[in-house]
Amino acid sequence: MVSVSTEPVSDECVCVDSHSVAVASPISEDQFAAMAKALGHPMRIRILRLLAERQSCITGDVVAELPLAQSTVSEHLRILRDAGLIQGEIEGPRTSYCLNTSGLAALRAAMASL
Amino acid sequence: MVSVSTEPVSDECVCVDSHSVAVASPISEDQFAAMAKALGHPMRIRILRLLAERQSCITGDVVAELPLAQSTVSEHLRILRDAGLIQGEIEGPRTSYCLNTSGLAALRAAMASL
DNA sequence: TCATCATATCGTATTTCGACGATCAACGAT
DNA sequence: ATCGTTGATCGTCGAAATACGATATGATGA
Repeated sequence: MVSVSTEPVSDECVCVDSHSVAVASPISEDQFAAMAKALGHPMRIRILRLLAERQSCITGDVVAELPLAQSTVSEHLRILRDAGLIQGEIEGPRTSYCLNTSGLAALRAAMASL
Repeated sequence: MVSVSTEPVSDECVCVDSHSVAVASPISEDQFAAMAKALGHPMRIRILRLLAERQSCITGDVVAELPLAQSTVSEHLRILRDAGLIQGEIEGPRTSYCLNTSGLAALRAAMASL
């Protein structure tokens, strides 16, 4: 259980970068490793950069940009989503993906603690 | 080609954290992925934290801290070194490892660009 | 309703990872 | 010169990752 105190948050890491201002909740070593692992593939880096350039993409947009089969791209998107690096939202017959800014902030905060 | 102007660097990412101030040289997507992949294992995270706490460790110190065989730890250290996240220096019969601050800075810079 | 489009999932083959014990190489001390 | 210590490398095994085509799902439109 995580208790939520009524005091103002004073000891938490506040990350201020060019993209967002976020309070990153600390993550465990295993979560940190899982996120880094998800990041550890060139095609998944490209997917993240693509989502950073455009605000959001549907699966087909990502497939069109990468030299991979549709099923492979779908799997990479699942891995990124499971790791908390992106978010997927079903929009009718499509799925729209965008960066998960809080997940990315948590990862950056963990990186900074090394 | 990246032209190096004579103006003061104004568009480069300068990372200021509690550990260091560094201008990170940009890395390729493949290098980024390789570094993240190396980071993507809980035991390797623990090794990095260990090296962050102490200034440096010899292989045996790391072996003593982890529930792994000596050969396995040596392999993890090799992976981290190949990825540019740590540095190893041979000191007589031992090898002393420490964090590679420029590699870590480059990784943080790449993370920030997402 | 039926066909179509967009995605996710399944089954599978290949490759890579992670772990171990055993061995090899290098250095220091006796 | 030989021995013990330290750590890297080799060989091997099972597990996991990566890729693909084929198929299932589910919403939209004719």
